[in-house]
Amino acid sequence: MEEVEKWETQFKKGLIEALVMKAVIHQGKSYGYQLLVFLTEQGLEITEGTLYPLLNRMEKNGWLTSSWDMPENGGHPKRVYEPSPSSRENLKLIFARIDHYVGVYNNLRSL
Amino acid sequence: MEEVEKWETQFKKGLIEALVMKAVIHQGKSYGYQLLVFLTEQGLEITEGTLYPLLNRMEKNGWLTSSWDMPENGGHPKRVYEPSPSSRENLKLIFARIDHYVGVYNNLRSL
DNA sequence: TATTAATACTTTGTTATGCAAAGCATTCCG
DNA sequence: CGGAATGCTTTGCATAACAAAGTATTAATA
Repeated sequence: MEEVEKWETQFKKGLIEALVMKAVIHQGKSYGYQLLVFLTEQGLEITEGTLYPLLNRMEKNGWLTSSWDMPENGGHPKRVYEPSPSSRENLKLIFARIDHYVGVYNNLRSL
Repeated sequence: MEEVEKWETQFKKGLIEALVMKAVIHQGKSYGYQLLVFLTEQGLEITEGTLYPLLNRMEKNGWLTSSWDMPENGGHPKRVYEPSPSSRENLKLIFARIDHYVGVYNNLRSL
């Protein structure tokens, strides 16, 4: 099963994943806590227990790459994520699918 | 945990549930196969293995009531579903939450 | 200087979903 | 007759959201 198909199978439990991916692309290099704050500001309620395991999965699945950022002048080590080369193209496909579902939703809603 | 809250927890894997609920309300008395055809026409790809267990769960959780329709002049017995008294009000709340998520999505999408 | 809040990440266990796959039974149509 | 369409059920798999608890460090504040 191909990546995007696999994603779509899980979409109904995976809206969040697309939003996180977009946030990383938007913000460039990002780390977990920063994304947590950003996404919360955007109105998405998301907890640590959801986000951190999700970021790990997304790296495992090839959506993100990560490295450790060790600040020299003090500060907490941060795990920094970046979008993988293929992720931008994949996100476009995924957004098209979400748009499809939103379209179905709007049609049904207005019946 | 209250019904709508519980729903919202599961929303990201539960968009379909709201669409099915709306379909039943829209069509009045409905049975599984009919809903399957209707929702497919509306652009929602949904399979038997998803819909039938879902309808059972929705009845168990108080969203729907069901009865068996035994056609007199031949025909297959059909399990007929109807919206429960509280379901219309609940669906309004749920649609409000979906609209919220769609809003977050649209905001992020356009960044 | 204690103490608290904020920053930053991990792991475990619970509950639940979407769906492939297989099965069973009836009716309609060529 | 035989296959397609109608109509519902059940099992098993992969996976997600999140509560809860834990671990550390740094900044603020009393």
